Amino acid sequence: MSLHLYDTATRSTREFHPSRNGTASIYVCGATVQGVPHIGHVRGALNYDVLRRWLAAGGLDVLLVRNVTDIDDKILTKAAAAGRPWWEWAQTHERAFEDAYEALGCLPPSYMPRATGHVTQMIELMQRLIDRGHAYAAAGDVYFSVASFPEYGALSGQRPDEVQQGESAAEGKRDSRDFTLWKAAKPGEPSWPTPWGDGRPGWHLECSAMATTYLGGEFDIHGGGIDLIFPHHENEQAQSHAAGDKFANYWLHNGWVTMSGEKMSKSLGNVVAIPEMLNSVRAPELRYYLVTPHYRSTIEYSKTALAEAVAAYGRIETFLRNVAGRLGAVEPASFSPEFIAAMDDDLGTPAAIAAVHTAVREGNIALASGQDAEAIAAAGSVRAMMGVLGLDPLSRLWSEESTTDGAHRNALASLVDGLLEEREKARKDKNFAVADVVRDRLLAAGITVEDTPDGPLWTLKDS
RNA sequence: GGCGCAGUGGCCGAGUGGCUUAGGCAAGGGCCUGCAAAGCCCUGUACGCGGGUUCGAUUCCCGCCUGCGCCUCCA
Repeated sequence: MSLHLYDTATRSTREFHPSRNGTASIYVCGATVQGVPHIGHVRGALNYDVLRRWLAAGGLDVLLVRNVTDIDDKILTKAAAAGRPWWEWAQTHERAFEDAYEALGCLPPSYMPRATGHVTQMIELMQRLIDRGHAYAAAGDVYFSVASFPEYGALSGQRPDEVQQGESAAEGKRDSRDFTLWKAAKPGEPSWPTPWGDGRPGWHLECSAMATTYLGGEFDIHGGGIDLIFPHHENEQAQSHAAGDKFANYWLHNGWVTMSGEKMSKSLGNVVAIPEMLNSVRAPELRYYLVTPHYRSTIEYSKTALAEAVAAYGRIETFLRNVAGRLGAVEPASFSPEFIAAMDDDLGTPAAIAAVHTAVREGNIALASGQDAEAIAAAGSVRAMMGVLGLDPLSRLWSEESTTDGAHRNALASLVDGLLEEREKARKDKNFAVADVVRDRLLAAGITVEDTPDGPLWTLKDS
């Protein structure tokens, strides 16, 4: 079986064929950088990070573009309310998003274009649309003419005539269904010159312009949150198709993180921001929680569910540490057939993680029965599979060596090893009271000791 | 009004027309251990409600109830 993906445009699962051999091109709608990232924002980024890792594991050279919307109404109003320049407001929050993505182990995109840097390309695109009769300028605004494009509604399944009208009527707008490509300048707001007057980009236009600038008129996958299907992605596709571009071949949409049954949003006050979350859970544990359910299903955030994810991740981590501690370094090896089948089936991470747990159990059995080669093989497989999910506990990203200073660690190791030698002597002499005092002391210092057939194994709890 | 998603065992969360009915967490029992820890084994029999199709439905169809999302900015 090869990779199949659920495509929103056709409402079906389709086999993935890249448009260019050996390459996969992905455009993901990134954040409008107007506030602090919460776990919902990060879930989307994580889903596409897993997608790109799986494509790369399949031997494809992945080109991933994730944009930054750094100009829009909310950025302007929030910055004004805070008494800060809009560009500083945008940049500050762009950094907050990048920090959150990085903290959770998202590989950096190939490129992160900003809307404000692509006005030239937007003007070009608008000109093409006007030339083809699909757009018109009116009083400094530029509109897309929905009536000129019968395909409109194909992506989302919406019927244009039945859609409730959100955008207010404006001077010169020919049809209430038409949407804004470009907004005329208002006093005090930033603007850029165009043949139709000064103004600033509309949200939909910028993504079409940036996607095709970096990925070409045809590319493989366009992703984003489920809320973007309409109108954002419908409008993007309309603009680009009307302009003559093939645009995206597959449309992927990730589900929500809800809280108290409702979508997480600032106005509802049910937001869990990433920086605060990472005070109580380690990053890979949070990542496990967000990446393990299927990307299209809703995650109802709860502390108990998060705690279960922490325990499940811990089981895998403990297994790998036990193997590494007793049998030596383990390198990532091959995927199990179940894992491959699961991932190929529309990124079935739930079944994929079940395959990981199966390998963990088999590895634990091998470890307990002294079948070292089998244990190492299982551990290598677990590392490889967890790596695809961005969760390999022994990777540089998540291993404790990366977070604990080397010299300190060496000093600690020599002290602990000394104490454990004493303890082993006491145990041989059946002096268990002394042995237990040593173990209790270490535990009080955050060090857990386990006795194994290969001698004691200790771990420092690093959170 | 239009378009769409969901309701699974104590909890999270997959999935399927029947067969071995995922996986994890929690619980109980057992094994292992000096005691632990970690681990292994066993136990639990679920699919919102009402109809229909079928030899057989949690899975397909119809209706209903409940919750949620999009149609204005939104991951």
